[in-house]
Amino acid sequence: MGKQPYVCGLDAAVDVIDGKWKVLIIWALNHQRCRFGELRRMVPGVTEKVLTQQLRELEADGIVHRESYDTKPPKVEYSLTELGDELNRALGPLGAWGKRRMAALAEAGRG
Amino acid sequence: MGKQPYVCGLDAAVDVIDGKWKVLIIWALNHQRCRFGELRRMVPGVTEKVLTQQLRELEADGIVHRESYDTKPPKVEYSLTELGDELNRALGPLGAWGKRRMAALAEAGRG
DNA sequence: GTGGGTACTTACCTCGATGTCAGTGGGGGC
DNA sequence: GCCCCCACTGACATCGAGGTAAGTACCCAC
Repeated sequence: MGKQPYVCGLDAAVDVIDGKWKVLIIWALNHQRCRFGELRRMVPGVTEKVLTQQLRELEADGIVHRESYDTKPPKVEYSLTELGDELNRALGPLGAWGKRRMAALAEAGRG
Repeated sequence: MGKQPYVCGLDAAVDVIDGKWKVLIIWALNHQRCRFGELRRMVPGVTEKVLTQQLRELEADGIVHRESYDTKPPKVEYSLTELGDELNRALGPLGAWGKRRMAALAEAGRG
């Protein structure tokens, strides 16, 4: 866990979200449980190292659940925890706001 | 404005929020319009340089409004725009989630 | 036996956001 | 005269998140 103590709830929430790819990871896991490789393909641009790193942090914060099957070709599945699901729902309005902003920017771009 | 193109709305929203002090600035401006010095005192830890910087970025993104009065001791007032207010409302659920997390962490801390 | 896929780890490097500190040009208080 | 307050600006330093590239160990397909 990050800095602490937090000034307010927003501060505490942003701390969990903080990381270049975390919201995209959470977003990807919203729809389905994913294997490591799938996740990497769903979050274009992440490197394996950083993906692992951020997944570990999200796991430590109780947002994602990691389940590894001890099979011959290794298999690991990631999914959102209950807490992660709540976080995802809390991010909904923010995503909607951002969507409107994207639309506005596109509009302005076309002129 | 940041990177672009955005993968999703959440991505676009986080881009605006991105900056060590921005959510705290928005949070502070939620309740009242503020002068520069007031803002600095309300966001403990920011330096003048960075506060100025982040205010400029928020202004460029249409989140805050800057109004300077050409008086003998300079006076500048910052406030949220309509868009900024919408963003602030969109951040509400996230703040609430973070508040619950803070409570949970405090609980765990006490044992 | 060469190459690809699984899920990582490790050492090293880069670069930009942030911090530090000093300067600006007045005004007012003591 | 000296210092603080206002709202900044600019040069310089730091530091850590993230990127790069290679290695691991094992299996399967061709």
